[in-house]
Amino acid sequence: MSMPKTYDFASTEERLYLWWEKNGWFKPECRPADAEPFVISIPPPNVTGELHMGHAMFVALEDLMIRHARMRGKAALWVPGTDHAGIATQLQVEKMLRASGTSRQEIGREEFLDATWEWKDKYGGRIVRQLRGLGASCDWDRQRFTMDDGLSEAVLEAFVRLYRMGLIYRGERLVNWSPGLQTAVSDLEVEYSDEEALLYYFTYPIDGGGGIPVATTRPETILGDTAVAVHPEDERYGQYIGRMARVPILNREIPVIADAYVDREFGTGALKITPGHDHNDFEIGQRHGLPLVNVMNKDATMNEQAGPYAGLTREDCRGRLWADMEAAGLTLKTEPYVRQTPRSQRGGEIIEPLLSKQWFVDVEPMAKMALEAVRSGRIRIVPERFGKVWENWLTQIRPWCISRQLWWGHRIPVYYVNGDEAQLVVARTEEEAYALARQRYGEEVVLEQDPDVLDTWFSSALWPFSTLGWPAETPDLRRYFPTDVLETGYDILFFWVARMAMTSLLFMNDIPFHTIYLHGLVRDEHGRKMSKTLGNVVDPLEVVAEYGTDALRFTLLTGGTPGNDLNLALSKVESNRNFANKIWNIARFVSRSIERVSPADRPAAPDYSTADQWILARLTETVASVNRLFDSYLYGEAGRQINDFLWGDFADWYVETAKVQLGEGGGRAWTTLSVLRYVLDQALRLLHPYIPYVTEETWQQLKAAFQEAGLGIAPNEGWAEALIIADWPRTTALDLPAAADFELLRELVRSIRNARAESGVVPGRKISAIIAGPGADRLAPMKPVLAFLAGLDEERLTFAAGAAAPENCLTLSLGEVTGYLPLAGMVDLDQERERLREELADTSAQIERVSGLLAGPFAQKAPPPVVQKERERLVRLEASRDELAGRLAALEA
RNA sequence: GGGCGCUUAGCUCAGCCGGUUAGAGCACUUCGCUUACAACGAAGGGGUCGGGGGUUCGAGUCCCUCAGCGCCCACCA
Repeated sequence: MSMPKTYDFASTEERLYLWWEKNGWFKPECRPADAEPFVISIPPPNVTGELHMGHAMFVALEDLMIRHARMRGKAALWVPGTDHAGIATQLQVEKMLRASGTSRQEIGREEFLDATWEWKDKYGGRIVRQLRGLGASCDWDRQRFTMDDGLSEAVLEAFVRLYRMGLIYRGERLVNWSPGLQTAVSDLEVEYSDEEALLYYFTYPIDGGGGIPVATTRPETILGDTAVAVHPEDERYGQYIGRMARVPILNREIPVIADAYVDREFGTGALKITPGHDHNDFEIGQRHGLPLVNVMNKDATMNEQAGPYAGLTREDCRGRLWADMEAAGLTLKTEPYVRQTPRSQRGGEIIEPLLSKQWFVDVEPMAKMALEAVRSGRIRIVPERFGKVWENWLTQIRPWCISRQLWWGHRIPVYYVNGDEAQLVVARTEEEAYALARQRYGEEVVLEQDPDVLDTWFSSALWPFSTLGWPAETPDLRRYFPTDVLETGYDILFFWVARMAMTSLLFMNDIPFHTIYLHGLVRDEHGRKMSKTLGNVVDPLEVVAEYGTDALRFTLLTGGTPGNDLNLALSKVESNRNFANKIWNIARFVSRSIERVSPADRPAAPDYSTADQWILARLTETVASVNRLFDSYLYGEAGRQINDFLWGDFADWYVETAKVQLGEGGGRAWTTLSVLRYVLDQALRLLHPYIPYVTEETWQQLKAAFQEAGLGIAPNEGWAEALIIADWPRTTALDLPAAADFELLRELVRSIRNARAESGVVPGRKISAIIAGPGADRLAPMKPVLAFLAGLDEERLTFAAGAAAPENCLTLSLGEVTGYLPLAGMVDLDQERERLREELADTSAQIERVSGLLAGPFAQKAPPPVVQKERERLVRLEASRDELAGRLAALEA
């Protein structure tokens, strides 16, 4: 059994993944039937999407949670799946059709859907393979797709129920229309960007003389104006209220109305009202009973209502109309203006508020429940501050437009009777629809299903329960619902998370998860959003290929804090790749050390050295701290602490010390090896949820090596079959009285190393030392360790509490102990005096500070342990000062 | 117009319940291939924790305020 010098993730990852999966460890059934479940529903990626850092982030976090729960003995279930992503997928397929010289309109609905399913089958597996590559321990047998049979049934069920509850209705409303996609989109799918534009000023002529100046950013909407509004108390225009104005060019007659919505301070203080093309104007129009005039077609060209401008694009119309108005002497001026331009989240084209007939969900009753769930603490949001965002959005929520004029998606289960849209039935299936229709409208009915499909988010809103079988009462639904944690990026809190909470509370009468954990966006090294145009996109697959999955995962998990964006630096990924290698090499050392111990060395009772006690105590502290941090979802900090422990304490100090202890042979060596094994084993367990591959591989190597050796060194529980299902560490109460002495040793070693370096002692040269002071006796048992770590000559290393300083030595004063280093011929006495003076000054300053502290109110008001710590510090400082002063006096004499 | 976040070493970030002259990685300087690891080790330099005020025995950590940067929500033409 030999481990190569460098950890080779490339030959490890896939092998382990397949092995874990083959053994059923990704399934909750690998735990006893009475085990407590722990469930996460995956945020389903777009079925034909490509892996990006956001995916890597959620996989890292959710897999961490799942693996942790699994190791704690829970029936951990991570339900995987993909989303049909209506608009995104349809766009991709349409693009493909265009490339092959056809279009969806040309091939028709049925053939288009066939093509899309084909596309899905062809590319749908890719994202899943990529998720697997990141180590996601999902139960792939339970994988779902938003358009598979079961989930489609759930969608129908949900729609029908909502409709029958009166929460779904159809209405002609001003919706956000995407002219290129030719579909409505929801409010959430519109993004506003500040863009340079012009504000056009012109005069509305009033019948009977005079005029009202108004301003607009979109002159083409003038053609749809149905009123001019002024503030009721505006003296400038009061005379015109109730009179008639004339729409430029069209000469249509419209009223001048008064509405307090108008801001007298802004622009001209008067407002043109276009209820058919502006959301605010729509509301004003409703208040005043104004007619709606729609001047545009679905493709955002002007329609017959635009008179002479019919057929023009909205942009062309704007130019032509303005030119005509200028010619007619109606214009006043234009000025530069920054406009909040509504753009489609998908295509980026300008969204047109357009009058159209759509289906809506009245989400208010559900929103109330979702609000209450968070307010009452039934659902907890991490980080907490997002609770406020939740509150704001849900309290001012508006109806959700759920119909999309697309083909790829769940078709709306509404059937119109005999071509009359006023007569309709809503049913789960066509048969059911016919039955209903016949009942209501007679035997001779012909039904036609609504051509529209549902918003993609409608199906994902049901995800936590639809994936478990709902509406069927399946065993999975009973056992695994509600799920536990919903982990995702804060950017889809409204799109997805809030809607899941709403539908679950309505249909399941329960919360869908008790905790919402939100992570931030992954940005580039300098905090810029990753974008193709900027060319700063970091591809997770490339990172994984170069540094390994573990390195990327650990970077994402420890590089930031919950809910905050993370700037990804490759230099960090590289150091974390090195961390994996460090782990590997520690294990390599421990494995190799086995041959230095024989079963006969086993002591009757364990006798832990100071170093053993120290590392065991540090392990206990680390485990306790990690568990506490995990309880608060502070995975980043926990990961950093494990890293510090393993590298900074275990590798840098204990492993080095172990080299000496192993050399002593006998029971000492045996115990040392058992401590090495135990601590490494526990650390690997703590790290497994973060970096599953290197930990499992290392653990298996260790296990094999120890089993082969038959040393009788093993944890009480024995070895589990695999780390992935091994027990999560628990804190143990051990009596470790000497643990603190090792800290003293570390201090002394560091101090000696420093002195050596500053005096230019060549590394290989062993020097002599005298260790004095009250702590000397406690360090004496560690003589060989001290000698090894500090490069001392063991023959010329002595411990004596009252030892006097020899001639020509350096003095290292630590308070409890003092080290004298007689560096024959190398001590520059002037330099040493200077150094001692500096240290003395520094020490005295500290004494002044601490004694001042202890003399003040601090001693009474601070908690006793804190005061005690300062008292002890003062004692050490004073001892140090006396020592330094003494030495200085001696040298100055 | 509301709300939120960030501002700590040259860079990227930690610092969780306030505890006493601030930590990591990278970069930098010096030294070392010592039989786990040069994807490493040892030593070192580097920060008035954005500004101001307050609470407290004690503040990077809590409160107020100002500034800069970023994000979200919102109906100012």
